[in-house]
Amino acid sequence: MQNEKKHSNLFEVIAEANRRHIIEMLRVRPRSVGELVKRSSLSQPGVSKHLRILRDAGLVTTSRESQKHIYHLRAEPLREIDNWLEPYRQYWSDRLDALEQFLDEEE
Amino acid sequence: MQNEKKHSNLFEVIAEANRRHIIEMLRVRPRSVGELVKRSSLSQPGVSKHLRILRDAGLVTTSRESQKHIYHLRAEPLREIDNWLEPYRQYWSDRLDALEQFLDEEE
DNA sequence: ACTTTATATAACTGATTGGTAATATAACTA
DNA sequence: TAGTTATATTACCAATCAGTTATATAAAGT
Repeated sequence: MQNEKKHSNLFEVIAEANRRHIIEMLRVRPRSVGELVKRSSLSQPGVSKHLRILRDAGLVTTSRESQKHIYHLRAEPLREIDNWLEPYRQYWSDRLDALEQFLDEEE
Repeated sequence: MQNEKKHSNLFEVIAEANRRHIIEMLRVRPRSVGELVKRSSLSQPGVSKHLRILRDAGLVTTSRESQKHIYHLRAEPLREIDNWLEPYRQYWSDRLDALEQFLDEEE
């Protein structure tokens, strides 16, 4: 397969708008591919392709229901993004007073 | 110029590893282009290209110091990413007890 | 067995990306 | 003003991406 080790980092995976949309749809509830296709502007193979990438990234898991493949969200890997944001949060958290911010900048 | 309205969304901007690296370097302190080049594996034009994208995204601002262009981090736009993550945080915040989680969801 | 339904993969394509070398611009310096 | 230093832009290129159509696979229904 030509698509073996692509999209190495999670940031790239969630950079694509249609993939974020899929993630959002799966946040509501698990859904079949058909459902996702109906609610997106993509063709069925287009959706399947994104699902493959999400699956490789560990962001979704699948189960079967007769012929249907049900995709479930697995949000845990998003923690990596959240962790990366950690040091920047102070810049927009207005709850932080000036002294705290000053001390953080001294690090 | 061929690069006018590219990288429309912030997720794409931070998807690139070298750009994240630049952001991290600027978190420590403002730096000149030369400094950033020294600390990266890219050529000077390579760094300048990424800086242009970061500037267009509002993630950096510039000041001058004679010939040097000093780049400053402006983290505020990252808030968009943080906001997007909001609904998913509950999935990995096992350290939070039920009450805290409830309160966070009420915000 | 044949057909339908549901999904995945393959093959292809045009656009975009990130990189570089070469060049332009701009500000100091002698 | 000629040379040096610092940065930005241009022109180009190979690789990757996201999308499509066509095809394969697989389960269910008739």
